Amino acid sequence: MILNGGCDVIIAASTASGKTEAAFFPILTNLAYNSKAPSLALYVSPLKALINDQWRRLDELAERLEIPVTPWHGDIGRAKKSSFLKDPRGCLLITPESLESLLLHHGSSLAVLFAGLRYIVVDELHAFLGTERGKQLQALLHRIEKVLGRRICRVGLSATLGDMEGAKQYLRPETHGTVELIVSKDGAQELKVLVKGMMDKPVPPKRADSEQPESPAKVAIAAHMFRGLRGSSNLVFPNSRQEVEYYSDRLRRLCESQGVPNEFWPHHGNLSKEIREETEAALKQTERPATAICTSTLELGIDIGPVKSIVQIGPPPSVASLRQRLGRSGRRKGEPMILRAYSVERQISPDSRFSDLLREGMVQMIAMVRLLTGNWYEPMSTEMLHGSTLVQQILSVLAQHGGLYAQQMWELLCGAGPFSMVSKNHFLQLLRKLGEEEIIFQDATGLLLLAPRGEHITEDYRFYAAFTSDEEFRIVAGNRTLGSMPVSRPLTEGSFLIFAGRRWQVISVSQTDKVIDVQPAAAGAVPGFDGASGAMVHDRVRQEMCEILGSNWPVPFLDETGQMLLQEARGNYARLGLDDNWLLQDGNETRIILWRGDKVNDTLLLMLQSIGYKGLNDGVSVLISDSTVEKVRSSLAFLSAQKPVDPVGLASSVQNKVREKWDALLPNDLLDVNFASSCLNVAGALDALKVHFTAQELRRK
DNA sequence: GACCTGCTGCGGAGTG
Repeated sequence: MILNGGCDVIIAASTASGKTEAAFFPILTNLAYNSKAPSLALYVSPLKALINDQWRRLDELAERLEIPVTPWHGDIGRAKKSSFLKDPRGCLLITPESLESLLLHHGSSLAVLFAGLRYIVVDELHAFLGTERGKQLQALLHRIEKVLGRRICRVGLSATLGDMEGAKQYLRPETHGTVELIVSKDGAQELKVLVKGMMDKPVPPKRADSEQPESPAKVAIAAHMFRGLRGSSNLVFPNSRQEVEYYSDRLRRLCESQGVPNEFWPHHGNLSKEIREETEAALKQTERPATAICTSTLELGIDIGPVKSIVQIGPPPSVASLRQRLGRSGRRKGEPMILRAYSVERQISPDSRFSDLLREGMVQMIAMVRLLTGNWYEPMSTEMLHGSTLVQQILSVLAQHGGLYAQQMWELLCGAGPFSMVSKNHFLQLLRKLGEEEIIFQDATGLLLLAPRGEHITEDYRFYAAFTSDEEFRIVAGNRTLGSMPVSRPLTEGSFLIFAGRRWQVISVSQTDKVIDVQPAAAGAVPGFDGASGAMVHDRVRQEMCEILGSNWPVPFLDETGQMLLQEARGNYARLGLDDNWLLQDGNETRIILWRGDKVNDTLLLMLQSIGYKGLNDGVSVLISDSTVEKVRSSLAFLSAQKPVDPVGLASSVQNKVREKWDALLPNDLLDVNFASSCLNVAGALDALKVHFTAQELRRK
């Protein structure tokens, strides 16, 4: 299939199971047999580290066939890049951002440069689905084919995730039905799960000073991990960089106080490359056991060798990500995958929160484990418009071609291209807006060109990435860079912090160089990092949670405390009558409990806000202030009886819709369509209301 | 109330 290069293929298999070899044996064979004409294969990866890993492996394979392999990303020197440009053949391993710059700077010679192109391999395909960066890559592949005037065989490599239809749709949008799927039959691997419930104090009263007393549950979790994980290699996922720092520091100090060598290493996106590589090396070597406390940085396919177990503290962001994390354990033949999970729950008190009464975190964890064992994963939305990336691609094709007519550009990017959701009218509005902003202009013949401001934007190296990043301070100890902190989180001279799992005091802060100098210290405080808005829970997860609470199913993978907590949550569910009631009076507020995901909850809240209510999405429930159940019920009945709300109209009532890099350049109408396409689910909200109203009527009869 | 990713061309100094 791959050998003759005739069609598009997705190869789905677990990490390090030889996906790369499965794709590259036939590709290298094809390139070797066609050695007379210069032939080329492109490999695109989301990570520089992965390109370096693959280069080491492929170069060895290809050397005997005399096929050159060229790595190309920001850390690669000029010599390798210019020798590829002189003789463009073999395998080019590249990131989407470097590919963007290649198209932008070598646009006029691209047809010559890629004349021999036969294959495009996209690694870690699932990492691109539903993101701005993924839309950018899709546009780049489309632009390459347009320049060459022929289809190139696309090969997607992915972990065995559930949503293969979404992956096919992404890889070849026009004819996704013809994409071949090769799923490895590893056989069902044994999975061992234990979820431990951990009791914490009740909700702490709000205090003027921000110093919170240490959580007894976290102290207990650290002590339990110290006993259980030492002597083997494991990955611990506590869901935030702040928690990574807390547990790394605590576990390292436990090792020191017991007089044993440290086995616990931190890993997250704000740590320097040097520190991260130290942790990766500790995991890779087999002499001494090592456990990494990490964020999703260790979720993708960087080679770290097999680990014994995965530890999850609190529910994971999604079922798909839990599956990806588990794929790191039990990689040796005959060994099971092991998940140890902790769920921190507060003691119930008179002012306990609704989510504590239902043990939301623990029940969500149980729901996600059940969905995982049922082989369900969140599907990836391919309906998002990604208007920000459309702006980037307009500027990039203008820089690549020098100038284009509006009609040509429409056909290239929208029409049957990657932004087919954008109407001609909206596209013209966008071009006008970019004209008003003096980013582009039209000459006398109607040709569109970059204006000085547009040239300035496309000449800056930050243009190549589809996503933004904050300005940051570098944190330096002596002559060693430990990592970085966002500028919006300033640290003052003399303050203490925990960073890279150790304790430091700030010696000096340089505003001009954006450097913070630190020295070792005995005290320390866990720093806050800037976070975006929280994880979006999917409809299916909330529905599973409702079923768990409303039933008496045994949950065998819970420990004793967990069983007690579950019983308590089921008791509260029954006491509140939640199998019948979906509206609850809570003081002078009303709770709406639809058992749907966050997108539906957010949409419902916006619908109520549009008719004058105030409230917030509280997770399991939507909380409406200054209202009664009767009032909210009749308003919801009104909303669902009406002609269905127009999602774009609903979006127009939202204040802050600028979320991605170039959103601020979208004209209002297009910004509304863009927001509705990625943040709203009106049909889902109306469906949820219908289900609850109908059930209620049936019960009355 | 989360996480992550990536980045050019050119001039000039230094070296063989």
